[in-house]
Amino acid sequence: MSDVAALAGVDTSVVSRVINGDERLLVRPETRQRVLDAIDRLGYRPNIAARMLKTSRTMAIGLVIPDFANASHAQIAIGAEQRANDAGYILLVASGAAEHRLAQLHGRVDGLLYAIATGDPAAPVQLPEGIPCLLVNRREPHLGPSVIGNDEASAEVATQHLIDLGHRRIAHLVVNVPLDTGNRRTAGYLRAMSNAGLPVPPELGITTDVDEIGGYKATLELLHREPRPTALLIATSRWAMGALAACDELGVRVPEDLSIVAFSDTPIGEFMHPALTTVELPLRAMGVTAVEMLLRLIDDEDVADVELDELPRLTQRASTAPPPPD
Amino acid sequence: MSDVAALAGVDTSVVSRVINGDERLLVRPETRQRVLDAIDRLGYRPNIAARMLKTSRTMAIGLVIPDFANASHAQIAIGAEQRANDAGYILLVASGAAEHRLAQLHGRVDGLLYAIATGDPAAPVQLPEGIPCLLVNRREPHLGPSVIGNDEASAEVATQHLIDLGHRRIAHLVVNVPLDTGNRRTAGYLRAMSNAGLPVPPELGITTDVDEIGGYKATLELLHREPRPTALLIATSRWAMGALAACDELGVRVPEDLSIVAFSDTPIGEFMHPALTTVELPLRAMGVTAVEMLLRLIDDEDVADVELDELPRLTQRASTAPPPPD
DNA sequence: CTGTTAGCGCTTTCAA
DNA sequence: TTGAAAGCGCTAACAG
Repeated sequence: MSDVAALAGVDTSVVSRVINGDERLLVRPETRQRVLDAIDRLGYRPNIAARMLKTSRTMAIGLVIPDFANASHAQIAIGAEQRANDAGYILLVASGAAEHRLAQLHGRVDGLLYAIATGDPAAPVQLPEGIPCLLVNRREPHLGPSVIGNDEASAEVATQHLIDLGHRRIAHLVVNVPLDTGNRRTAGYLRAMSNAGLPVPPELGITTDVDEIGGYKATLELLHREPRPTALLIATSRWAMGALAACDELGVRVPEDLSIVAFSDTPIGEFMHPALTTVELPLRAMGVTAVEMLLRLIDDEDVADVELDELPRLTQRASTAPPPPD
Repeated sequence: MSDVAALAGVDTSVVSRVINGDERLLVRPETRQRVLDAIDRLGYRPNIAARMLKTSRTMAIGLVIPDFANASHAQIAIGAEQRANDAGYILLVASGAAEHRLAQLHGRVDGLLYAIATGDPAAPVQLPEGIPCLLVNRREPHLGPSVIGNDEASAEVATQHLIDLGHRRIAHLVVNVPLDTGNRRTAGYLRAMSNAGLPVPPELGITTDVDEIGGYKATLELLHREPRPTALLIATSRWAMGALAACDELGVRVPEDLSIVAFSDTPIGEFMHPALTTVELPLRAMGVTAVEMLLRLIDDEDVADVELDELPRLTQRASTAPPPPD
């Protein structure tokens, strides 16, 4: 920087002003140009660390996710990235052991988004202090502000769709770790069931791993229960793939023998066989909103918890139909 | 930090030594403990920016990818994250306009991995200077060192499998932007074809978008060509989903009427209907190796371009069979 | 084994 | 409109 200043025949403070977009244009255009030329000639790039140290601002936002291969988090990240970019921030995504990453990001970012498993009381999350944090796609009162989708309403709409088709034994696949998202969906499912006066025997819920095999195994097991459910409410595209594979293996036809509704975290459901009836999840919007809230937090404003209020959109495709006769 | 020093009754430099794991234990255990206690009491956390400024090291590695929703990049990121973590670095993943992100990461990381589209001469990538950069899953001589998988051999193995089954009209789906990865696969495909003395009429290659719809459209078009190919070589899981949907729509049976081999970027192929014959891509290993190479680059060592030499592994499932009689 | 010192590269009052 | 000067919080010689 002093090289630039020397070459332009000015002081470093002037260079700084030029770079930081003169507040109130207090640099003569001619000087300004000279500095710009010098920067260009020297290929000068400001030292971010020094700037961070001086301003105590990083102009970066962190996002901690459990797994890069998770489609939901990818969608959230896409939304967050766009909004952050618009605000002049760079979104830095880190994955791995939540607490460790959160700590490592401290000092490198102005605010932290985290979309991680939080429900496990055996592994409580300790947030770094002195930096705004926002929980995404989860709500845990003790963890501060959060943004979530309308999971409960979505699950209710999906369940209602199956009920409207005449289903009575509707099973619900839930992930096998305590997760707020799953709880809210379960609530919506239960509400629809009880509104319709339908019983929910315990064998209609099942927990399993988050990948295709999880969906496969859970479906296999559900299909062996008596009485067999006639419809499945499924949380992810990967589960749905596993569920369809299980049906295929057992010769269970979808939708003739079994209807399936899935929450849509990727566009893939449309291309499954049969094409999946889905409820869209406002994942990108969640990323956008999360960044907006975090930006406000960074500016020391208060934020209230947000639940996205887009109405759940059900797209009926080929995987749902009236149940088979008993 | 000076608070900690004061509370522990030592100088800040001692605090620094304690924090940075005394080289050669030159702090008395007792003093050390006092400092540790003070740190704990005060909840002190070192200022990363100051440390970066002083040491000109960030202990972070950047990874720039075009899209968080791309499964291949996710796998690469997973491998890279693990290796970076083992080395005491944090992996920071950014997505978006490559050049912009690369520039924004400059100064925040000690080295840069980038796995982006590079083949478009209309938008040449300008790398930031003064920081080690490594191209991942692409090879462009003018862009410096790179790590790639054995795409050519993989494509050859996949094609050979189809040839061995008796196929002669094997079509190849290629992405519609110039991409080195695709070129290398095409080379393997062509080699297998020509080794077998098979012609490759131009109508057996087709380019399209990277998502499911791309695979769907391309397959639809290929299936309308005369003579119709009897086998497809497909680059991604998403394309394969689209291809299967297209076959389904046209009443083309897989594998009786059409065989499909796909490169596997996710485990999903196993759960498709029919289960997909796939060739595994060493994506995680690529991430691991990329970090190892970058670490060497950061230490000012030389690195040579790497092509992963794991032998391509073909997993035969239900989507390939001998071609239908002519 | 511990303290002193200088300075990393920048921004930002304040004075000229 | 520009320059001078201080200092952000830390690390790393070097001296004690």
